[in-house]
Amino acid sequence: MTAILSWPMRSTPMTDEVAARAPPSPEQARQRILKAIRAIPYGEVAGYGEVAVRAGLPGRARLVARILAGNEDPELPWHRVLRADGRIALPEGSRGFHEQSRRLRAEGVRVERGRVKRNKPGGDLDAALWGPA
DNA sequence: CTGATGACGGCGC
DNA sequence: TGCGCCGCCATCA
Repeated sequence: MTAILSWPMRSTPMTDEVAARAPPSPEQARQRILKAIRAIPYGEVAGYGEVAVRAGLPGRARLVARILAGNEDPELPWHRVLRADGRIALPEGSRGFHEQSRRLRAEGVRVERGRVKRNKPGGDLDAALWGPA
């Protein structure tokens, strides 16, 4: 029998390699970001870009913001996420702005005029930006 | 497809 | 520090 030799798609052994470097699906990216945020220790903070990197999504700071904007989970420590300069990203005076300030202060973080201050001036940035890499 | 928008970031002054 | 400008990414009108 003349079998059809031209196999449709040979399952190349590099199939999983491809999948490995393929960009994460939106849902995957979302989960990774949430995980990264949940990994921020109590009383410490991290920048949006910082979180993105830790989630394996360098350059996606705005995606992190997007996720947070639609977050519903009250357990998520979203308040520990700040802009790179240490300032609260939410518009000053807004509900979220005050909420975030309140939550941070409740964890012993010093917040002044929407900006997080290091607990130990002079010393290495305590919580300015949470631990490297 | 083009332009606007936004819980961003880096740089320069 | 404060500001403005521009780059980036994902959505949406």
